[in-house]
Amino acid sequence: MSKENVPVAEIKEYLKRSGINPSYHRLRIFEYLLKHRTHPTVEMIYKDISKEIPTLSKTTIYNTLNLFLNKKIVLGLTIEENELRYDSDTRPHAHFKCIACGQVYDVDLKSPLFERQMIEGHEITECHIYFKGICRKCLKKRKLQK
Amino acid sequence: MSKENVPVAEIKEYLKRSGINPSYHRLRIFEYLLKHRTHPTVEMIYKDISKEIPTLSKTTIYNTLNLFLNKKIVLGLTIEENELRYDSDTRPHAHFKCIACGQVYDVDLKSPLFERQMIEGHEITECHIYFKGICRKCLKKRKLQK
DNA sequence: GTATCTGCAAAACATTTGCAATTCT
DNA sequence: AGAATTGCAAATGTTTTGCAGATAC
Repeated sequence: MSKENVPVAEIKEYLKRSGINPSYHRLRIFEYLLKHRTHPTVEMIYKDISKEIPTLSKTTIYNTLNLFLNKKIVLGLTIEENELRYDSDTRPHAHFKCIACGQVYDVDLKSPLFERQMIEGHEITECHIYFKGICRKCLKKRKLQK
Repeated sequence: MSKENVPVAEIKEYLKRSGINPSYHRLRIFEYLLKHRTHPTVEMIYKDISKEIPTLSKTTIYNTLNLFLNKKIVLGLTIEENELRYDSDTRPHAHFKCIACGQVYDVDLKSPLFERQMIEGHEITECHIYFKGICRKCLKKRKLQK
C-alpha cells in the first residue's frame, strides 16, 4: 500500500486480506506507516503513537512490525547498521539516506535491476538499491549559509 | 585493495599511504580481510585470528575496523540487520546474500547507478546495491536432492 | 618518556523471549 | 471459557566507552 490518506475501513480490509487480524494497535501502527513516509524506526513510532495511546508498549510495536514483515506488507530497510527502518510501500523503489540530517527518502527509480531474475548463477528474490549523500534540503541550507 | 595474495610489505605501505600506522594487529586484520573475501563479521574475524593471536581482543578488532572505515579503506555492508560485515574491496560492486546459507557474494555489476552524481536533487556520495535470493551452490544442492 | 595502541569490564543500545495479565468473541 | 493480543521484565547480542596497562619510537 502506498497512498497517504487511506480510510481506516480500507486499511482494515487490507490487513484482513493479508491474513492479519486488524486489532486496534495493529491498525494504528499500519496507519502511522502510511501517513509518515519517513521510514521510521521503532523508536520514532513508539515516541509518536504513545502520545495518543500511553499504554502502548515497544514490545507490541516490535511484535506488530515483525508480523507485518512476515506477511510481507512492509519492507525492512537496513540502510544503516543498528537501526531497522520500515516502509509500507512494497513496490520496487530505491532509498536515499542523507548523511547530514539522517532522513531516508524514497527514490522513484526505474532500473532493470529490479526485474532481474538471475545474476552470476544466483536466483534473485529481492533487490535493494541504497544511496547515501546530502539531500536536497541540506544542500539548500548549506548554500544559504555561504 | 582487491587482490587475494598481497605481500605483507605492500599491505604495510598501503596502510601508511592511507594514514594508518601499520601496527601488527592492524596488519593482521587487514590481511585477513584481503584473504577472506566472505565479508566477515567481527565475530568471524575474532574467532579465526584469535587462534593464532590468543591475546587479541574484540575491542581491538572493533577499534581497528572503525579506523579502517574512517580512513575509507574498507566498506561496511549492512545487508542484514544485526550484523555489520566488512569488505576490503572499495571499488563499486554489488552484493548478493543467499537466504539459504547466509553467504554474501561479490557481484561484479557494471551499472550506471554507480556513476550517478545526483538523484531527485540529492547529491550522491555512495551507492549500494544488494540482492537476496538463493545462491548458485544452494540451487545445485536442491536440484541434486530431487 | 611521551604518544599511541591495546584490552578488560562496564555501559549503551536494539531486539527477542518467557510468561502473566488483559481483551475479544 | 478459550484464543488471541498485549506488555512487563529479563535475556541476548552487538557495538561503544572509560580507563588502565602495555608497547613503540
